[in-house]
Amino acid sequence: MATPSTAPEVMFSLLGAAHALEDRIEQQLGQVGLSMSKLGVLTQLAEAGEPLALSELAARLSCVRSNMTQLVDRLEADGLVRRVDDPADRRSVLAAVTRLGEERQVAGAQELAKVREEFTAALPVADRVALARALAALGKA
Amino acid sequence: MATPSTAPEVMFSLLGAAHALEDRIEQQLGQVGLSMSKLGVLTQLAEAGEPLALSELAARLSCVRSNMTQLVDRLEADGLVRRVDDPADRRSVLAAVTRLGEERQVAGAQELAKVREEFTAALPVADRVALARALAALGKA
DNA sequence: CCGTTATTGTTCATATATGAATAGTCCCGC
DNA sequence: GCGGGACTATTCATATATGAACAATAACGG
Repeated sequence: MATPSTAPEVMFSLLGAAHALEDRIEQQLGQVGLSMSKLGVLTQLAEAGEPLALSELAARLSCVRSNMTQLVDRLEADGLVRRVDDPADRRSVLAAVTRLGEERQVAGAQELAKVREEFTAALPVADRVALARALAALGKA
Repeated sequence: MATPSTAPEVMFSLLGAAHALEDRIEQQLGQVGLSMSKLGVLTQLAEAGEPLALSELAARLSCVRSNMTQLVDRLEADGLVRRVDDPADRRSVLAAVTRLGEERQVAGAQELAKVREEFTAALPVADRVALARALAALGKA
């Protein structure tokens, strides 16, 4: 007989593995007072090298705008970001990373790199390649 | 030269694929008025064949008890579950699935099966096996 | 027995996310 | 130029999740 159908198990394994990985990342980022969401915003701002509109941030991070409003509220309360008027469009509000925010972004990226290294270490090269291919196949669906 | 380091991309691909899959499942379950969380509770109760304590449900679904309190609040509001006193332990509160809850659980499981079929269809057998092995390697970490 | 310890569910504060509704602003076609 | 449609951020209601604090109850050791 052929191998038994492992489809449902694999699907749930995928969800479980992702969940565990997310928990691990959140735990590591928690050590520098960040979350994945917050680091995402800071990293976008750092990469852009200039303030970005909340709409733009929401688009880049694939979330709705009302979520970005709240996320920036919290980042502003943390002193990592500042809201700035957009001189070119009075509807728009820009988020500008602060000095502290830049430092925190670097720290967060380092913590994330640690998890990346763990991930790499836990996954033999052959499996990593196979995983990449399988996820690519899924992504095209 | 060797293959470039695909580690970070793979890690984020994993998170992205899981996120997309979750969205797909939520969307499908939404058609019968359920969410993954709600279906999880109903399925545990259906499989147990008897009322379960909220603590027990939280343990089986790997979440904290305060989350289960709220989840059962919503399920009760939906008429899918009833809170019952535990005759053997006055601290404990049992969740009992209702007739409607049983029907909904069956409907939800069917919707989930559809997604499972999509998942299987999108993933060639070789990739599925490779994915299972890679996730197993990760799980042992 | 009785006091300490553990367990149980709930409440509260918080974080993250969505989607609907709203007010302000921009821009295009006429 | 202007009126209607498109876009901006915000607010609100809601869902999901965590963790701390709490009151009630159980269980156990001496």
